[in-house]
Amino acid sequence: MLTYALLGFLRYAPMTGYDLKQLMDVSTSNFWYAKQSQIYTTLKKMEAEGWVQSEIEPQKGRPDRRVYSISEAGEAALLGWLQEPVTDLEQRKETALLRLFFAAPVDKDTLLTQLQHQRELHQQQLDTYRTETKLVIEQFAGQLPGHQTDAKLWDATRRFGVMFEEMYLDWLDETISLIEQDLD
Amino acid sequence: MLTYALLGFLRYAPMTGYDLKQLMDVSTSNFWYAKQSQIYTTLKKMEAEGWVQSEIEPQKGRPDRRVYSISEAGEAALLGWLQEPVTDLEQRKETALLRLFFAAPVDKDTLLTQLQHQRELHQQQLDTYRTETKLVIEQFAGQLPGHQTDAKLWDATRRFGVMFEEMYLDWLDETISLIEQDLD
DNA sequence: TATAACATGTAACTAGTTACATGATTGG
DNA sequence: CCAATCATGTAACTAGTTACATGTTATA
Repeated sequence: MLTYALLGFLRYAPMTGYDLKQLMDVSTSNFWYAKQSQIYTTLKKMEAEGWVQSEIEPQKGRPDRRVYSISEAGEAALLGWLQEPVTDLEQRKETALLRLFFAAPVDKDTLLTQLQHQRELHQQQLDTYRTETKLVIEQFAGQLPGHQTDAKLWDATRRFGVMFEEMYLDWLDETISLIEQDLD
Repeated sequence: MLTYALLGFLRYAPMTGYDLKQLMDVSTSNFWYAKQSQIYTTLKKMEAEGWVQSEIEPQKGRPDRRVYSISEAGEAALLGWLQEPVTDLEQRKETALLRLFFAAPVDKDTLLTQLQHQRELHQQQLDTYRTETKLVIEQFAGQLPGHQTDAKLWDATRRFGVMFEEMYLDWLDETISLIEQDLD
């Protein structure tokens, strides 16, 4: 799946594994991320498949840059994936919920402290979406004119982040009250 | 991490890998799930660690049941994990958002059909949380008296499901309008 | 009479993480 | 002078998935 994320970015412009990591970190990391090492190994596999080509740009004092670009086969693969019909919902894992599910033996105060701390983290994340992420998208849209459609879709994913964090805060407030009042 | 989920369930009662799979499927599957094969291999590792013990219950005409029970070390490990402080947010992957992020080259109608279908799936999931999941929790609470606290926490995780799906539907509606109106 | 439920497990594989190794340049 | 940034990669490992193998009993 990382494959498609990388193809998506390479469709904008040729770049290195290092660049791809930087870009993912500031754009998709809230719904798709990868470690640097996985990016390198995945690019290698993609080249073997014929979905990308790489060219080496010599540098002095630094490792040579290996610049990847998308091939026609790669572009076709990406387009095919983007058009696949949706069949079922994503199965997700949410450690915080798993912990809460089994939290009966934990004492009330410890549990409330945990939830309160989660609240802070989610509040921070919400602020990030509203300010930094917003700015990043505006900057990209400015730098890449002719990508107005992209910019709108990028912002839709940001909006998901905002709405998700707002919902999470509401749920935490509800859950904190529940535990304060009803749990002994 | 599956380890802790299994310990959590075994704290209620000794049971087999098969039972654990059934239970997960009707209770935690929306925020934690596993394949049958992973459950078996994980239980084996847990026994080697000394966190559970197993006993074989002979059966005729069927494979013998291997019934696992939690050990004191296992209980301590679970309690320790439940009390760990929260340090950072979960990194999550949401394929639907990744696809939307790169969806600019997809034609408007295909995209709208995809989003509309997602809407149906999320609406179904919301209904499930409101009816079936609610019932399942009430039944468990009835069968295991003395687990009132657990039942309240289980319901809190169900509430998360409800609120998440409501948020998702709102976001889809917003995104569908955006694409209908603004995208060419 | 077919299929779902009961019940176990292993083998092979893919995806993802952690750790290691290297080394110059730039900014505070 | 120290940390961060630039820039590449491999090796070892853990987690998770898919596929295989077996066979009875209850239900529709």
